[in-house]
Amino acid sequence: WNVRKLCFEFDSEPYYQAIDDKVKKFCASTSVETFSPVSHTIYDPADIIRKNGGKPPLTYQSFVKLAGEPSWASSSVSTGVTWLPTVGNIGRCSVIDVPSIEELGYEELPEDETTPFKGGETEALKRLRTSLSDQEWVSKFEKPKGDPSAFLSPATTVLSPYLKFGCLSSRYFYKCIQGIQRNVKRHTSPPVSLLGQLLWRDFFYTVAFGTPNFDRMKENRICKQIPWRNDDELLAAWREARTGYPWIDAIMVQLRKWGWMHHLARHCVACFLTRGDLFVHWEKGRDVFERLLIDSDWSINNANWLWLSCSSFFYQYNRIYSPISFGKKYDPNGNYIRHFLPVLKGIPKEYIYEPWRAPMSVQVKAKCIIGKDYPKPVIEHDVASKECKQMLHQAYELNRRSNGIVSVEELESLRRRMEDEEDADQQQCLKGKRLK
DNA sequence: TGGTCGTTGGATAT
DNA sequence: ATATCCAACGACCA
Repeated sequence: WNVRKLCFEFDSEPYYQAIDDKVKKFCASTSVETFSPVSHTIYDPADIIRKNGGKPPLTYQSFVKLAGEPSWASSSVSTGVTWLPTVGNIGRCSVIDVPSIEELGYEELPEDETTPFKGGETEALKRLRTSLSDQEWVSKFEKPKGDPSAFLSPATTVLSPYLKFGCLSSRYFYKCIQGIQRNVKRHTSPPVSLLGQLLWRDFFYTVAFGTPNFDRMKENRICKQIPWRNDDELLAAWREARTGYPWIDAIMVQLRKWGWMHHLARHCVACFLTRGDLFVHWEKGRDVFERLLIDSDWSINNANWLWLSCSSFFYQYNRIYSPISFGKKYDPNGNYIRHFLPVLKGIPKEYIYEPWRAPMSVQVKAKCIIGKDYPKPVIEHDVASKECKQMLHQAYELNRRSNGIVSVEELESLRRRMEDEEDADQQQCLKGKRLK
């Protein structure tokens, strides 16, 4: 084909950086010109890092300050949609359609409920129009006020999968929001506004790009070293939606069936798996999300797991989401739980968030026996969360003492000490029961 | 070096 | 609905 120039979008993820590097080197050796501009994000991550003296900013506010208005935001760049030129002469090759699931080697699974979100650019633009048609909704948007239990009509735009796959340009999205904000008298501001959400995306892309080993705890300079518990049983219970906490399990079922949950719902299950209750390594939860989310994005997924596990960005480990009361605030009747966990449908609202407290007569009437039809809680939240706080306290102390550089030995020794304490507590508990 | 502040906790008091 | 406490962290900035 006599290729003389190769154009591809800049990708900040380490996996693609390595591939793109090889491609660029090969092209250089064969005198093929390469053009790889930044266009997936609003800003150039390298540019922000340069402005900050070589290190990525670690707080949202400092990022926003460094970032400023995007260079193209005030220009009259069209917000129209453009198309790629049609395919020219490609000789004997042909352009084929998107392969089907069967052609990719998978079977179509007989699911009772699948994701309501369809892929593609046409769908993305339709969704964007629908979300932005309500100017008042856009200008009053405050992310933390959204309802995580809303599923018939989600509290957010659900544009994340389209942004991730490039069905929707973040810059086009930015321009559209900017247009609305100029049209109205008052509007919310970052970090809570709709525009602020796009800046969060760029913030996390920047930190992820500028931090070696961003996707793991070891050798990650911004990640607290914490002796997470190795417990595959607890991990499996969480992953398979059988923790015994309906709010947590319903969210995990939504993840499995829809590949999408509200941001705050993700917070609840991530906190529960890591620093809040189970004390399982955030990398394990990250892997599950990466596999099951339709919007899983390397930079953003890892950043949020670092955040929720109090390993980086956020350190107030005393603030733990209650697997009982948090969901109840939004959905006292438990409609969300009843939808995703139909086995609990007959449980009255008084017990829907804590079915193990329901008297046997109530369980029988609801045709749902706890321990048989739906599991008993894998841990007791009040006890587990207190232990987690204590363990985080000790781990933080170790990180402070070692100036952030914790050796494998030190971490292992703390892990042993914690396990010993746990065993001692259990002995104490058994003794108490015997005395009774 | 010390003060400020951080998108989204929970329980309790008013 | 709003304030206060709980117990307390660290990045940033003056």
